[in-house]
Amino acid sequence: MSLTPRAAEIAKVARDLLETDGLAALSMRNIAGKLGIRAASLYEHFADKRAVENAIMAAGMWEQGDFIAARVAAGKGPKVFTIAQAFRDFALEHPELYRLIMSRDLDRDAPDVAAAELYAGVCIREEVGEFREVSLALWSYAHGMADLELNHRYPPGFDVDAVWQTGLVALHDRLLQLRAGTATPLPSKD
Amino acid sequence: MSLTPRAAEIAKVARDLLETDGLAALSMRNIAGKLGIRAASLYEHFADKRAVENAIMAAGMWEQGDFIAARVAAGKGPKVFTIAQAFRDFALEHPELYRLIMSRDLDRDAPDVAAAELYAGVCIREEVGEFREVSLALWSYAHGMADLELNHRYPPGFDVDAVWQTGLVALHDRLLQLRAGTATPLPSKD
DNA sequence: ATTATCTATAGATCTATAGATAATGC
DNA sequence: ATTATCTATAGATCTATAGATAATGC
Repeated sequence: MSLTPRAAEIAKVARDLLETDGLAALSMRNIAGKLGIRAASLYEHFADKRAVENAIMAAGMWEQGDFIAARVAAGKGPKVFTIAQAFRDFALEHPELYRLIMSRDLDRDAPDVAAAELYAGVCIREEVGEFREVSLALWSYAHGMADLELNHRYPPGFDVDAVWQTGLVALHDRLLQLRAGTATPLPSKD
Repeated sequence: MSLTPRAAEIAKVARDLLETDGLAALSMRNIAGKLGIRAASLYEHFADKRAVENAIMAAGMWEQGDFIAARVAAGKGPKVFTIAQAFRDFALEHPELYRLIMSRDLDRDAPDVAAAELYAGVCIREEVGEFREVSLALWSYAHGMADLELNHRYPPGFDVDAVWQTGLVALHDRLLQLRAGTATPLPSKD
């Protein structure tokens, strides 16, 4: 954070621009245009374009975390499913924002980005922290599904939800097995 | 394909440029520069930049399919693991190419792109065609892992392979259950 | 006649800096 | 004195087209 109010306002407008017109439209000129000022004026508030992107990313990750946490607080059913479903819904509701925060390297030298990553990670993975590999596998799976869906990579007319459920159940079963201590080892033959 | 030899040569140089210098460097000017000609000359061979990208994508998907098929032909152990491992290895060996072919919308109006997508899909998913949701869930999982890994999103120093194995085993177990007809239903409580 | 290239150029777009100016807040 | 803006501009970069020219293949 540590953004001035004006900088936060600029970041919000920039984020709207991203969501409306896509990443390619996210230029200093377009951001300034939406604010009714000149692009040069933005440099009073941000060192460079990457700083604006970092502000959007950090805010986006906090929002993602909050979104998931709210669903968990309200949710019924297995927490793992609630988190995964919320993660996917967030991606589908904010496709451009999701891509910005998930499909690039993070600038971890920016403290607000590093903090937001940490927060979102806790919201997404708190439940299965006991078996961290399962937690990260679930995260990976949810991201893969969301990303392929956003890029329209599933066969047209295909029941994507059936795939989604299949993977979730598989990973959830594994979690239950690990908790119960009855996990099967890696088989060596099919 | 239906590319002239010269067009294929250009596409190859463009693909090298992509892999070496990244997507941002993939401009008509840079492609021409590597060939020792002017950017304008490229338009004799390709209608526009998207056509060059399509050529790279189509060739990349064929190569991905061949890579996986070769591993399957040589492989021991469960075919599902062999395919998944080959998929991930291809991504890690060709990060920029992988992103180009996986992290964008496909131009399915281009016949060579549509054909390459079909071929790669068969190579990646032939084994579990009987349970297509499992097949697509595995693909989604492998893509999610590869994408997050390429974007350095896992905790530093973390054992990514342990995560990888966990998800694979979970999905493989599910496949075995479905084959045996002993699959557990979706649980309603954790 | 066709092919592959060239030069020249249109018509854009970008990020970022320098220095001026007006308004605000002590 | 500081803040937020402005104008003007540097210094790039891009895709794509028009029309000329040289070389190749019948």
